[in-house]
Amino acid sequence: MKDQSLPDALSKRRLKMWIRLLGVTRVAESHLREFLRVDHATTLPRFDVMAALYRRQGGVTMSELSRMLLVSNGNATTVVDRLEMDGLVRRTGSDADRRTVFVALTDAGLAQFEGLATEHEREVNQIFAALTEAELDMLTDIFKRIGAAR
Amino acid sequence: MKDQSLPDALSKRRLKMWIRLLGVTRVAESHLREFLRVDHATTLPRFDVMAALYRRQGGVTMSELSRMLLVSNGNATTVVDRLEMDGLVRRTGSDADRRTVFVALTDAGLAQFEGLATEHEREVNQIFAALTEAELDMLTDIFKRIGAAR
DNA sequence: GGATTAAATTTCAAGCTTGAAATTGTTTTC
DNA sequence: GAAAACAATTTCAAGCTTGAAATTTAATCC
Repeated sequence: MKDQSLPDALSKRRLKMWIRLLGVTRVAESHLREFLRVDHATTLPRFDVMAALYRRQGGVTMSELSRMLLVSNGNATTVVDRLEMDGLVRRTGSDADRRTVFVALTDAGLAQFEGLATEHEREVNQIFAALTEAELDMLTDIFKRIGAAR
Repeated sequence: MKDQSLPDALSKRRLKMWIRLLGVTRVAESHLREFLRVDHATTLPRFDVMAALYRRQGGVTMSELSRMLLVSNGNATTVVDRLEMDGLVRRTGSDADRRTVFVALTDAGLAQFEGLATEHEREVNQIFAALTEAELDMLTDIFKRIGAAR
């Protein structure tokens, strides 16, 4: 009797893993969204943009920004538009290439983000408090590896 | 000399893990979105709704649906609206409670979903092909555990 | 150096998503 | 059994997101 169930079962197990992964991500995102909205009157996309600009304080181009955040160009444009209107972010044209636009945090943006970042980190820690240190590093390694395998 | 770096480092490691997790999820989602759009002229939210209705073919209420998908009620309403207009999904009022609405796949919806599901599973398998079986089950267990810890 | 190709960004339409308010219906409480 | 509390769904405004088309600028290729 041949065991035809194994290859199929593996495929189903991948699917199950993906559904769980998606679930964990959505619950965590929803928690963070709520935290940002209630405690800081802001949103996750805005936070993501500001975090990217904080990590690269010399400024990034719009293309770099959308690549960092894994969102479309059009999306980056509109979120930056709103942040710019609120004075948290500044656009500067490039001298070398007049198509290019650099984006950076303003002083106000930097100040706001620094307040946010600490608390955001605390929230993330709460969400994933149930993970052991060993699990944590194992997960990071696995995600790093399969993220790179594009 | 006290080692103050450890607790802090743990917090940063949780943050790193979360950022990686988010990255993997976004890449996978983007891959699936592209697959659904190009090969099947549909979207991820539509697929998610149909998948939920496929799993519960007796029909689910709108509230159950939004709980299953971890989306807001309003969101479920509009996605179901569009699927209903396309004849893939049917709404039926409850006799027992006239506030309640049951949603279910139509025959056309069922047929379309069955075609989709196999290929969707194949895509998911491709995306996560780099995971060993051991990793797969470990991840599923961890996600199950921390997902439950709400 | 003029035409084509490519690149960076924005604009646009359509759909997604949220949270709050409104609507409709049920249950509880006095 | 009326009033109040609660529940299921939809509606709504605002913001998010995508992918495609348009715009502007730069690089390449005769």
